[in-house]
Amino acid sequence: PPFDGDSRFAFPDWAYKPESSPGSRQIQLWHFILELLRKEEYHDVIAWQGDYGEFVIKDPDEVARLWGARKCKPQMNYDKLSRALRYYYNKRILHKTKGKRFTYKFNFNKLVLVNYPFIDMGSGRVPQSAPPVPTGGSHFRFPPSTPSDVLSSSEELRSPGMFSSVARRMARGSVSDCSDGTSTNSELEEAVGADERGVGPDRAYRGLLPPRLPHESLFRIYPNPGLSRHGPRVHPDSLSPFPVSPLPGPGGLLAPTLSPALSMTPTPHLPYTPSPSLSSPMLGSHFSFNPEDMKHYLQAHTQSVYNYHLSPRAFLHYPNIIIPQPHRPTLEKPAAHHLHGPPLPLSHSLGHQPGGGEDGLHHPSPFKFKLQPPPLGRKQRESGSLSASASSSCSSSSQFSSFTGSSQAAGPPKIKVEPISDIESEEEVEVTDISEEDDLNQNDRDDETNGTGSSFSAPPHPDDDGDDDEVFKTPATPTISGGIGGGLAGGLAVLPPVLLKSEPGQAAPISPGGTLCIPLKLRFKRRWNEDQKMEAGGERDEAEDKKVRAEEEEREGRREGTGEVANGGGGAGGVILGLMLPPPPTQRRASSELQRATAQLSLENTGC
DNA sequence: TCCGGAAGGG
DNA sequence: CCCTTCCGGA
Repeated sequence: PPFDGDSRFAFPDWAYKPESSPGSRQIQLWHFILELLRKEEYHDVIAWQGDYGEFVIKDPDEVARLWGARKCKPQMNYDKLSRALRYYYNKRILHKTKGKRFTYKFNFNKLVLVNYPFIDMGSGRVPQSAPPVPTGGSHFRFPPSTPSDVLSSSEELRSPGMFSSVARRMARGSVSDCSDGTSTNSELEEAVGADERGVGPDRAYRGLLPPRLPHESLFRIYPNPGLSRHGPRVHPDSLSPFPVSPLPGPGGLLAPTLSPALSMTPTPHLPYTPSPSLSSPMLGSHFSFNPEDMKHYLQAHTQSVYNYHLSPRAFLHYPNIIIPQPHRPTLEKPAAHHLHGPPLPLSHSLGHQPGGGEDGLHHPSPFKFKLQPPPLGRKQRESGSLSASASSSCSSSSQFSSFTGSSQAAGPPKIKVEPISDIESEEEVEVTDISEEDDLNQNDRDDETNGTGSSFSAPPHPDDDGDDDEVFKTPATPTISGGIGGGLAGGLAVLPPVLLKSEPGQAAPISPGGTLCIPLKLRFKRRWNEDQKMEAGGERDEAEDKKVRAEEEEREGRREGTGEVANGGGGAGGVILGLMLPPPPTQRRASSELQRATAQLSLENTGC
């Protein structure tokens, strides 16, 4: 068993694929890192270590060299590379593991959970794809008769909505500079993971699926949760950045057992950070999810709907799934009223950890807050260093970028921040952000509760591994729906945020499913945030908060007057959204093209 | 070592 | 946007 490299640190394919990033064709560092991490040959250079998602750069110089080679930047060094890594802090893609040299940690919890709440690394024979958020029209089938395989094209993986900025970024990988979309071999899609396990037998399955239910091919539901994981044994040494998912509480109809993975400790000697919604990391880079996870997710989603008046349309049809009533009974109208099944105590969605799941780690939460001095004037450095960057013509073209990058024009920006999110912002969203720290139960700021104009975020889950909270995004594309299955051409047809928000105190629009969308979103959000603050001990990182707020403001300001609509954030935003929705048949070609164009992601620097 | 501002490039 | 380059500071 072994330590067979490749499968050990398998990541979901979407993590490597850049399809959703038409705008940025350049390979991104985190992406590159991920790749190095997955390659056995680089284990002496960089490797997973410690907590999930935590990795150590064993040979900084080498990593830098590789990165430099990849980017055709011969002058690259660890100092520079690390600077780039530090930029990820704000983006929440990474954070530093303090005290450990050259050690960083991916925010996979968030990244994964946000997008694919029930992803499971559990068995190698599962689809790597992420479960998309079931949409109104499609029914969820439990279980599928056949294990479906991966859908490599993330367009198909993208779940409508449920994107946080980070997630978006995360998903927005990039392609190799030097080798890009010229490839026509669609098989290359798996190129990245080519070195790995079987993409399996069931690949063909995809083709059998009715076009209208692309999701199904994405899902692999455990026919028999609990057994499935016993097959492929995992080597103790296995590491995966993905946390396990302890689904608390007695399950619903379909969640009879806890995932065996829960008891697994990939790295016995190392700290283990379990997280809900994710199951056993292991072998494979395949994803799957089981009913428990589904339930978990649905609960969360429900909660979201409940708290933020999201469109519950996604809940319309989930046979056999019991969606627990969300907490906060104070709310008059349960958004989930239309759901089957009796309400279950949502022990984990909100409030505290049930203590049940073995992830009942309750870190004492030694919050550390860094207070930053108010941004004063900026120092002006006038040394005109003319560094001739090593020329390179590696990069490819980006035919998509339609950005009108006019971020900060006139007016002295008060605080300059690496924006965490892009496009749109929620009105005065009270951000609750706590700087990330390992072993903390932190509440992330609700990173962009706005997504592509149609997403909302839900409260974080305290039952998380304490490293991150999840932010579930749900599609709020109410009006379009109806039979929009493939209606949204590539998802480009998006409703402007406006349509998604109802006036306070006003009855919300009725979604196709006949569900009400309650307004007051913000109010509850604030409420939530407050709760979070309380939980966090009332403390929070002011500086961070400020920054975040500044960002929000900035975005706000930017948006104002631009008449920006959903797609206004730039081509990327729109496209991403498009990818998030199951592509209608007619969009397939484009998708696959994009897919092809972005499939290959090699470490090799083919053209410098 | 690590951090993050500033400026610039593509 | 996503770094790359530089750099002062902790």
